[in-house]
Amino acid sequence: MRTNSHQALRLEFLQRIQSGEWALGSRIPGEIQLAEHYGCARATVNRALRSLADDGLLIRKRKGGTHVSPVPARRARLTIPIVREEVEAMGQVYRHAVRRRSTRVPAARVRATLGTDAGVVCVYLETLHFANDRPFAFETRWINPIAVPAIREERFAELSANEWLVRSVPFSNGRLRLSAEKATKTIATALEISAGTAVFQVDRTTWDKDVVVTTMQLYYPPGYQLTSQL
Amino acid sequence: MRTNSHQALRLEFLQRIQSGEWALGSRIPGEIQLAEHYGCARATVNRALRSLADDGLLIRKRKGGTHVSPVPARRARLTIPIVREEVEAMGQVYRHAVRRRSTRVPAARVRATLGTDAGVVCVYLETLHFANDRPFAFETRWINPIAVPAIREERFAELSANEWLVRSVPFSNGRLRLSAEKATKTIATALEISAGTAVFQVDRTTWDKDVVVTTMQLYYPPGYQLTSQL
DNA sequence: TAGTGGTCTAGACCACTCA
DNA sequence: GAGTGGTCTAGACCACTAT
Repeated sequence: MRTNSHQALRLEFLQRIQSGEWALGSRIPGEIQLAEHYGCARATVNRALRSLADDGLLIRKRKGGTHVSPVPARRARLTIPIVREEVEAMGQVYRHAVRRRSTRVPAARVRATLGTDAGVVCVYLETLHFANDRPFAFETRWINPIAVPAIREERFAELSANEWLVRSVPFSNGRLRLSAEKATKTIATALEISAGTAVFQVDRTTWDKDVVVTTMQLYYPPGYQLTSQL
Repeated sequence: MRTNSHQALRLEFLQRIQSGEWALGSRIPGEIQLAEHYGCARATVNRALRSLADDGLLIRKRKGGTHVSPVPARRARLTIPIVREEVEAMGQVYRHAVRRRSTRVPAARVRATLGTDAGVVCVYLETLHFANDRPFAFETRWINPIAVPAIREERFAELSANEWLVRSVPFSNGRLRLSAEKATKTIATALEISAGTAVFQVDRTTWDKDVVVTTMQLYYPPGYQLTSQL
């Protein structure tokens, strides 16, 4: 047999796993053997196997060899939603409005997230995103002025705060948290639903090195779902 | 300058993006130039750039060159939870109980998902997962007997249905959907919360080629959140 | 200590796509 | 048509770790 592309090899190996020919937890042949068997370079086999390991299907260890993951704890790729694109992808018209903008010292709970002191005045924003003029998602956001000095001049007319930050502020890492929450009065009013309804929350906090740049929450009304292929 | 590992190069390029030296949307030097600049092989540069493109930070086109993504629609890796591991990772004791098992023709809505006819009897399971003897997640599941003939003999004593399927049934692809739902009476009772509470739903459907193997819903009580690093 | 994966190199050809 | 990324090869050395 001759199969020389890393994609074809990946598929080949995937089928061996899925068919059970390579049983869960079992050790599979080494790269050199596979390369000989398929008549291709070791690097090609390596790339195919690495790809499967990235997806959690294989576990690779030096000297230990490559094993099929005993529990295929697969990893999914989740594309982090950018509201505007979500709306436009549905073929609807995107629009957003800043409903509230204030500069004040946040509550202790938020300060803990931002890592700011009790004396530091931060920027708070509430933005409502529309699809075809109907509320689509509600965004709340705190911005740390220490990390983003330019924030004071911005008025967020053109871009949503989300996009403005993403475009303007460097950040080194972030955390994404997904959960189900009860709609508070503020959220419910904005989304035109009743308080207490189940809303889908996307919580995103980003750091620039060790400083929190911003923490944002997106609330989606019932019916919204985040989808991913496996 | 000499930087010859793909990881070091990735970091180097990442910093150029994050610092704004490579502006959003702008075109960056070609692989050959970069390889010369850093004194390494083109393949190494290629690997670093491909890695960043995988994360949605770069957009690469033949002849068009490599551009920094204008909107860093980053992609997150989400590890699909396996309840037992989630519980054990928290240092708690895992246990589960099948609360209901029946074989019947599902409602039209479920039939649409499973792709079975009105005459086909399927297996339905309700499983409650515990952490330290407290309800942790509630699982409902339909299994297509056409795809999984062995299901008739199984009793799911040792493993949860989830794990049993994952270990026993080959599947080629799947779909994951995350959403916030109101707890139905059944869910509320199982999780010992009040009906109507916001629960986090993980809906997973898997196919073996074109046949739906199983469709499963996991419901988590308030407080649960799925986390991912960016 | 030896086996296995991790990685780098230098060179080559190909495929896509922009001008 | 030509430039750029996509990929493959053959060979080499290294790093981790199981035995």
